[in-house]
Amino acid sequence: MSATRSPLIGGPAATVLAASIARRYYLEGATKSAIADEFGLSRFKVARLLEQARASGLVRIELHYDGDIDLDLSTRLRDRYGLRRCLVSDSTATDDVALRAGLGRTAADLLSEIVTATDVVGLAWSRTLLSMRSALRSLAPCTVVQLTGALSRPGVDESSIELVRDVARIAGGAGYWFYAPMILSEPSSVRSLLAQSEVARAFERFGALTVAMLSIGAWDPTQSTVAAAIGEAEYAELARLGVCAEMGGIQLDVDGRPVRTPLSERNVGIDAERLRAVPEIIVTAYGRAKARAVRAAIRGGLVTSLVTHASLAEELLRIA
Amino acid sequence: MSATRSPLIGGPAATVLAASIARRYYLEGATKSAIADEFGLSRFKVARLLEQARASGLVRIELHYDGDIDLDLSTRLRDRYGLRRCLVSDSTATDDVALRAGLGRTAADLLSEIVTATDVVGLAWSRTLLSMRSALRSLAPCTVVQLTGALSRPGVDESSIELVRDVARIAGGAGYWFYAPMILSEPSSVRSLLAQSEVARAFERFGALTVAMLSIGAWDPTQSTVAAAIGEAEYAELARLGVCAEMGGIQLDVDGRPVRTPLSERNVGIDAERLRAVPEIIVTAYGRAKARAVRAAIRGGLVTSLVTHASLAEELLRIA
DNA sequence: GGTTATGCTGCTCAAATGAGCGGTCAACAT
DNA sequence: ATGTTGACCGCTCATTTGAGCAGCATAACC
Repeated sequence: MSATRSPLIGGPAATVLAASIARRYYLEGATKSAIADEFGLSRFKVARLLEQARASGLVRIELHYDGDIDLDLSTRLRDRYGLRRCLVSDSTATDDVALRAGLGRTAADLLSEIVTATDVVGLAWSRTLLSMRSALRSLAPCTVVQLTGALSRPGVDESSIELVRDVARIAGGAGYWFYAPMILSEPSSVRSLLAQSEVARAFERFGALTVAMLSIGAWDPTQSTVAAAIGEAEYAELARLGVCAEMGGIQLDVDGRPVRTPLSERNVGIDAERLRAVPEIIVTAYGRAKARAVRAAIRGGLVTSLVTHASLAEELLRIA
Repeated sequence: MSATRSPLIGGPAATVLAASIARRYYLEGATKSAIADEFGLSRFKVARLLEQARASGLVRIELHYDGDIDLDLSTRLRDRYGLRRCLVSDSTATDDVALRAGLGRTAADLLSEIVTATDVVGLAWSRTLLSMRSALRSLAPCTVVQLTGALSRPGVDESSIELVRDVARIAGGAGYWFYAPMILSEPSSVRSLLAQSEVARAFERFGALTVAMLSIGAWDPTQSTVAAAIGEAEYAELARLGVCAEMGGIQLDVDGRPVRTPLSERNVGIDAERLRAVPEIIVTAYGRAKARAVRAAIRGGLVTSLVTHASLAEELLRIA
């Protein structure tokens, strides 16, 4: 009963006829009416033969793409989470450096693609964005703004602090950057830092941002760069308060709501409210373990476009 | 400058968008308008993206067929020679028995496909048609008529004479057959044979034929079954008169015109005029060497459908 | 032998589609 | 500044296409 895949439709002559018509229609772009005239058939007959040709598998339409993006995962993830855009690298690398390099390249391509000269682009500090900078070849002459202080650790290249300056140079537009750590020891230090002209000039631009680019971290002491900066005790305390994810110095609970903590007072960077107001928020994340953190950020409305890799994407679909 | 095969159209985001749209359109059958609404685009934009997707190779449409018919050769040969139908078996067999078996199967499928109960089917004598009979599984209850006498040789199965009777049995329709050789030694013998009721009853049907099935032979003493029947001397004499092909006892020159010869008077079978009047003339031929003979028969209007194999088809295209 | 299914064919009409046109915007050269 | 150019976008209108329907033939079944 079920004709699963029987290429021979009715007989050899019918098959040859169907193939000829399919060639004229699909490959040579002839209209059905023209084909009907050529073969002495009604255009309805032609339409039916074409339907049969597709149903029988004689005409095969497939999406073929051999870049480094998994189109299927990208689409499914985008639709499942209601994102505007989603780019899933099909990298199977397991080491963080290679993953960051892949995501950085994809993020760079995305930025080049969507940014115009009228955009104001904000960049948080993250090692993935440092990879992005390395892969960035050209960018419309937009304005580039630093969103957060830096989280340097011993062993990280000193020049990494130059992220915003370098991107602004590549773009050929104005850049607003400053030299400051992301986390200070005292709230008062933050206040005095914000009084500095360099920092203040950057912060003043936050309201004008049209694109923001950040990375997501899980609130997991073995994974986080932040944990190293604040110490395990405070880190664990925040986890008890429900912190699940971290993004540009903002702590989020499992539903993406920003968690106000003592740490918030010592953080140098954009706040959740002003970030959420940015029309296009591009977020990178890698590592299957960050799935819940990413889901939290999306729930909180802090992600419009996601750049990630296959295994994390699959985990996100699993827990969606 | 020349983007030969760059799947990445404008950037990763554009590629994902194009892929999503292509999937909705080509794979899920959504209309362009519906897609435009879903993605917040105009339907023109959708149309352009789909065009780009096809041009860039992201959407690939191919005709895939894994039967034993070469669809491409079939179509090209049909179009080049203006045939109604053409079936080219992709058999690469070199021995005649295997070639005949393949063509016989294809011819049987074709006959089953196109014959209805109202048809009157004429069958000439040929070893390919004997293979056809062996492969024939079912046939509408048509009338079957013998078109020619038989050309038996020592070593050929005696039961081969039963061709028309067997096909009529498979069809479950009326059959008009007779036992007679194709070539007699004297014209007078032909006249007395035609007076026989069995033979006369078959010949009376020739005007009602709707389908005729024959095979083509080259006029080449090393190839022809006829040569064995009439002797090399007369055979060579006819070659000097311009005979190039043979088909159901009819000799044709290089342009397919019937050549009247002394042999014509001694031949038992349908004549060229009445054969040409048959609306559907299915012809089988195998062996690259018969290309010119086949071309002659087509030129003479004595072929509406051709059943052959790849190497002969290629040769026919070469000399077309 | 009549009568009901069944399938195939081509028609109508509304929806979908493609070609071409003018409008808008940005970049660039006067 | 200002005109020019080119690219992009969405509209209109003629054409193409698809869904459903009636006619007709054949097949199947009392």
